[in-house]
Amino acid sequence: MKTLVIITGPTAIGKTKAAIETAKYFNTEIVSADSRQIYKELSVGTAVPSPADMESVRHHFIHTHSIHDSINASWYETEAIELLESLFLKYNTVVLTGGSMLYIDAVCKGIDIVPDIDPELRKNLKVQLEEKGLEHLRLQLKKLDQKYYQQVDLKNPARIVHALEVCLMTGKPYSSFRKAEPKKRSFNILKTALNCERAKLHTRINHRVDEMISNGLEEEALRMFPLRHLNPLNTVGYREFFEYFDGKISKVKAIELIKRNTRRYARKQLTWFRNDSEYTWFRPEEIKKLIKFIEITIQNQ
RNA sequence: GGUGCCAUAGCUCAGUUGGUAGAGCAACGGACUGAAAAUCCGUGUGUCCCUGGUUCAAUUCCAGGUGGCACCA
Repeated sequence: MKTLVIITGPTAIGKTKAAIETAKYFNTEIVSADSRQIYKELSVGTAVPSPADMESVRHHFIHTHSIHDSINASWYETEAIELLESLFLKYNTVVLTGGSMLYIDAVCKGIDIVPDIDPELRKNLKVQLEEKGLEHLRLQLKKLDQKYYQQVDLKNPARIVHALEVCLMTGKPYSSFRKAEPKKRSFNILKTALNCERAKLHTRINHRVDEMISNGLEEEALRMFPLRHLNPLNTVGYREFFEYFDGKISKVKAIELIKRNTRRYARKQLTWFRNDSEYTWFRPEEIKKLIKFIEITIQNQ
């Protein structure tokens, strides 16, 4: 039986190392579920696996696309499933690692299909949001999709805008596309995650950010500065430097904010993963125990 | 050694004419279906330094202690 082993956890916990050792043990390859490491233009700020790491085990979806490509969770689902189908022709076990919660869910459960959104429409709604306010969009949504209107977070512009996009694009309510039925996969899924005490995690995060700074994050961010409007650059580590380049904050402040925002990101990840009872948790130094657990679980399937 | 000032949340500080307290930052919890490292919602977490005194009641007033800072020797 084919098994997809998921190794996730908060940022900076040590997923890369655990995934590489696991993949080596099972003599297989790694599929990345990281919404930022996929971009070839980003390296320092996303802490991509090192060249040595990349050489020791074959990785997928690392530096394979450009920040100019339009990539999202649904696209990732399609691509990842296609890749996994082909990998499972060669391997019984494949490792999926990364911290992008929605991307992992896209592979495990799938995302309901909605039509592609015309970029002009998206832009238009963005302008409406800025000029006429959220309430204006909310009223439109109320008319077009009563059902979703009642369940959506009415204070969240991203949700309102997306629902409206779909309604206007298709002429059908957004809720009619939301099946929320997990898709069947042709492989088993084994979910594992790493975590440690919060104070330790914060120390790891702070160290990692300091490392990024000495590895040239500022220079990388400066190269990206002209492209700041692209969604992939709305990312911790870059946007704080953009503020610094704008003269809005000091460099010291920018670095402080990168640390804080990374901590908050880690917390958000933990909230998401904790909520999924299918995860079995390990400490970052328990890689051997993790591998043993995977081996035994696969045997018993 | 002497004198003065200070001691309240993780940090910086406010406050209580005596009725056990609140801001900013940090932190913490939650939502999440095509932007997800995105977007949004929520929450004070406290031996008010210690001991004794006055008082119905002390974080607040008084005394002593401890620690910190400043100045004088």
